[in-house]
Amino acid sequence: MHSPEQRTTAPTRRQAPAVRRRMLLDAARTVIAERGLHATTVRDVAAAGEVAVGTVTYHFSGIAELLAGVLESEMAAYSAPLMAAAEQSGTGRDGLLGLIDGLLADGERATEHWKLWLDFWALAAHREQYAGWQHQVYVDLHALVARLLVRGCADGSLPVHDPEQAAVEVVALLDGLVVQCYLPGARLTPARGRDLLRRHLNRLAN
Amino acid sequence: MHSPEQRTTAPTRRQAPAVRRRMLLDAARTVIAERGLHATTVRDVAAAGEVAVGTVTYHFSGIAELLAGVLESEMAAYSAPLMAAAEQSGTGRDGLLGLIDGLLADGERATEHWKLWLDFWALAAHREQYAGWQHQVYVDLHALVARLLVRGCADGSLPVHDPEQAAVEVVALLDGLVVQCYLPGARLTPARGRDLLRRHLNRLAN
Amino acid sequence: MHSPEQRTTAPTRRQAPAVRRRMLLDAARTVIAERGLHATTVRDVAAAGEVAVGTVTYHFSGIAELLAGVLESEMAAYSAPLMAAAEQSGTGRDGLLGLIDGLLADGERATEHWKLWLDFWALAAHREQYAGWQHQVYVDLHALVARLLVRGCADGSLPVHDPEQAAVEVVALLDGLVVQCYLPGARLTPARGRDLLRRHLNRLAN
Amino acid sequence: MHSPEQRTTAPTRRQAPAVRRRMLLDAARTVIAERGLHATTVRDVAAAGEVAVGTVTYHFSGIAELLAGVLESEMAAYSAPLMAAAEQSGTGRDGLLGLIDGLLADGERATEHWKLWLDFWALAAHREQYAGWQHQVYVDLHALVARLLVRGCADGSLPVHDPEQAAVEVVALLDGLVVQCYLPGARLTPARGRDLLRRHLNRLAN
DNA sequence: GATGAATGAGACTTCATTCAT
DNA sequence: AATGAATGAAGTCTCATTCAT
Repeated sequence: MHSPEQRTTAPTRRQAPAVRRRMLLDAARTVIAERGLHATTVRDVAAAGEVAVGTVTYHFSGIAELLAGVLESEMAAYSAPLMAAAEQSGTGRDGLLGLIDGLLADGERATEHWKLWLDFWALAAHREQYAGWQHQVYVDLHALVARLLVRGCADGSLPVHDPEQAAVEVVALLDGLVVQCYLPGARLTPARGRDLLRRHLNRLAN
Repeated sequence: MHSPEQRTTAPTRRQAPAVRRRMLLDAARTVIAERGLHATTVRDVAAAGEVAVGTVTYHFSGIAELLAGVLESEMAAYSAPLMAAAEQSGTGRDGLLGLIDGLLADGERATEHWKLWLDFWALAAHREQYAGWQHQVYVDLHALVARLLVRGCADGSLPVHDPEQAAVEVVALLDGLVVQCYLPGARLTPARGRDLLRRHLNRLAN
Repeated sequence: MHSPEQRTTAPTRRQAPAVRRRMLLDAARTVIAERGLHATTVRDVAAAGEVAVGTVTYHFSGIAELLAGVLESEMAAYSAPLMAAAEQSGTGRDGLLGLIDGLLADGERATEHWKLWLDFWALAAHREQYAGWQHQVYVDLHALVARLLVRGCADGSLPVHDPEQAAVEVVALLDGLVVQCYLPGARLTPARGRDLLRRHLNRLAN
Repeated sequence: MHSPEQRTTAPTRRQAPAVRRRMLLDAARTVIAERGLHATTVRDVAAAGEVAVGTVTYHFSGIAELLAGVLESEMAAYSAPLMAAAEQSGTGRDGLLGLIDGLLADGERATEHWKLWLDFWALAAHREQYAGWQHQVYVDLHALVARLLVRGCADGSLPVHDPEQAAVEVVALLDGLVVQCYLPGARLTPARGRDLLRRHLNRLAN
């Protein structure tokens, strides 16, 4: 016997909009990480968040806003703290190593993050609106790495020859290692990835 | 027991199935590169191929087979020749340089290839069936690069310390540079990417 | 990632799922009786039920569930009460006569029922899943008739020689008369059918 | 790898239209008996007949003519000879017994026949065009049985009271037994069915 | 006579969105 | 704030039919 709605319970406890939004973003994040951006439906999110569909569309203007919100909050929650910490590190080398350790972390959290990011990459490749935003993220990361390298030169912790070019390489290697560490059929552990990146840094700082 | 029907437009010139399949795969490739894998519909492909919707489903069992066919044929058309050429090169160094030049080529063709590949990445991250296939492609590429490095050691053209580890790095750098060279908001020209990779090779072969 | 959309007509009055399901099952029953099981489409049912197509698929997982639901509810509404009444009748003879009168009733209702049943027969002849169910209905009917005959022997109202065999005959005659009473080009009125069956019973109880 | 057509062989041996039609009707009969009237497609028939789809529509104006042709030829091949033989039998009783034995025969052939017939019943219940034809078949059968009974009265082999009414009963019982002998979940062997019908005849001729 | 690629109407199904409750 | 029944556009797929070869 088919039943239109799974939930037959009374309305969920009333929440302040900000709270409910946060809850739904988290629910959506889980669904996206599992099923992918394109396979995520409003109903999936509602089910994961244990609310009715109407509640999702009440708090978000549409699915686009919801998905974008997930991406935005993911960046804020994952990358931003790491970047802030790197910025405030003692030496350029410490900052860079911390950044690497944070980005290539162990655990499910990191895997989900990078799957999300991958979906976003693919989306940005075809949608103007996301491309600009993604570009900005890259520019920021690159600038940070370059800054850390310059600092590493200055404080002697990472005496590289050409910080600007080294930054390009570091970021590229980082992206490439993400693919090999977190995507299905991964051939590298994050630990191995961090190690490789550290060696690369040492090689740069001959 | 279906209702009859009448033709309203003249059918397109008849083609052998193999030919029509090829034409439709090309049409689909164009659509995917432009709109993305998930935004590609049977109708889009039919329009791009200048045939009726029914013609697409006549030649392909469904949209899944069509999309998989595009991926498959893209690999065969883009990567396979490059890999074969690398395999038959004079020295390990030549093979690797040729591979790099081919993969990080200039032109729209390369951009479309990598956009396709990126969509495929994202798909594989969530779909078991594609993940295995993608894994194989990676294993093959890695094995080839490793083989070329070993050969480069043997013939003295690329005397690296640890070919296996170097292969991991080269592939990672390659992937990371692809992101920066071909994806929207590209910050690197392919020429710059090739140059960086060549320098990296030289650095490995100290 | 789907495109938005706008409503063009006002939605039908909201109904509880159980109510709407019932309404749609009734609508579907009408359509099937008229056009046949195989010629019944979701659109037809939606139109008959005065709702949008989406409403049908909202309440039923698909057309298969809808059609099966019609059959199920038809059995529950038509046969079940008759069989229950027969079971509780005073004598075996009364029970059997009541069953006959109910099954070979006058009126459009009975005609629709048997047309539905005929479609179901034909379906069951080719589909495993329905065959088992139909078999059960037959086993139940046969068991009931046999029980009534045994009771008729015991209470003297229907002294038949071999109740088990007589049951087979009664059920067969019933089916055969249904064909002649209700199917197109009917050569018998239900009244005539009932009469024939009653005579047969009398002959059995010589 | 999907292939539009299974057959890749050279064209089938050229056949005279009448021959090819016959071959295709037989092929269609097999398919219908297996899958059912509504689930039978032109492609199925073409495959079963080992010809291309175009060949089917070349010899038949459409699927409707094909299906009708199967029904028609089935009647001619199955019922007609039995009815003719009954007509020419020595006594009324012999004719009727022969008819019963022929219609409730053992073997796959009879099962297929009655499944076909059942599909036809169901179709006729909803389509005017088939209803008339089916009616005729019934009228013919009834007339034959009545004639045999009258003959049986005259020659003393089957002294029934009311031949006309007895004919109705015999035909009804025949139909009802078909259901129980040949349809899925059959509860009776054809032998048992014949036996029951013979007993009924004896009972009529008290 | 035989073929089979091409066609497009129409069926089923999914799903973002609306809005009365 | 929360609900969920209702909607219909749009997608995939099936299949009888046509007709150039």
